Amino acid sequence: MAFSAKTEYGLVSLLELAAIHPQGGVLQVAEIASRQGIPDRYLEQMLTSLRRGQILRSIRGPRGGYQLARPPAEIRIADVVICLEGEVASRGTAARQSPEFEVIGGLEGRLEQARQAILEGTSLQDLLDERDQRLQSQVMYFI
Amino acid sequence: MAFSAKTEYGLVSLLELAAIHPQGGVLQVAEIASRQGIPDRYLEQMLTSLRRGQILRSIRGPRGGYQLARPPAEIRIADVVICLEGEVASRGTAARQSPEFEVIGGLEGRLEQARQAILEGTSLQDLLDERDQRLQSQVMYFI
DNA sequence: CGTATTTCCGACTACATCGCTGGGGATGCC
DNA sequence: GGCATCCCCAGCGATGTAGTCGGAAATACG
Repeated sequence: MAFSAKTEYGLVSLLELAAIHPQGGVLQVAEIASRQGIPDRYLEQMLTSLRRGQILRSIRGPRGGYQLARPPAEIRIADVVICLEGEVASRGTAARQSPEFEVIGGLEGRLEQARQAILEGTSLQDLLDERDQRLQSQVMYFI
Repeated sequence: MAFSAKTEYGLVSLLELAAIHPQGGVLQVAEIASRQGIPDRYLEQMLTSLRRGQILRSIRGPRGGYQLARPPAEIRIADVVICLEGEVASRGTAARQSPEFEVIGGLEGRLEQARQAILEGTSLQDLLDERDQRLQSQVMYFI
């Protein structure tokens, strides 16, 4: 798959939080985990990463949980992915020094750029809209 | 990096072979490996994959080696990558059944599609041209 | 104040994959 | 026959991924 489990789990959690954001909504790890069928002790780590990356805020203690640090429209998926995909450290691994390797490196650059363009052009709000639309047509189908 | 070492090694080998294709050129594993600084016993496996994928032909015995199975313009990079990236089997790993996971799956689909579009729109000839251009400007720089 | 609830932090394990090495066989030119 | 070359597959160490766990810190609530 294109995303690691870490990234997928983080993104669905953000979607859950975005859905209730207008109410300043807060959700707990265990809540999200059980709703989505994710191991909660694992999800914990993703949410911690997102907090460190300023994408979430956390509230400790009873009735605590997580909430978005800013409105969904201002959260770019690119930032979320960077935050979750561990460190991008040494992404540009010293390619071999031959014209052939350089050409391949160029192609890789173009691929990466295309991916980045999509991720930067998509906000959490966009995904939320997509979800709502999907939910809507599910209801239609039901009738 | 966007490509695994396998894929990179395979692609540079194809570039080497493409460069001498007009002469119906044949190169041996050891030859390519030493030119590009790749472990030869490893490269062997990639070239074997490419042969199985009908992208290369092999000639056994002394003075043997590998050659392109068809002209570089007719070799799509997408096919090469599929051939080298192991089996694409179970690429659509059973995503969780929740609207949120489905939305993420949709995004992943768009990413994959963008990547595929580039890879399908690029032929070995395209990369060869790029290499030659790079070589050309290197000479200019030299003067 | 004490306790329960929740996040926080870091270590640990099991498993798969990746990059690479090696042994020995098949093929075919000389 | 002998040597060069491809062919097949087995194994190995390092790394990363997905997940588990123990316990410490914060804090609401009675």
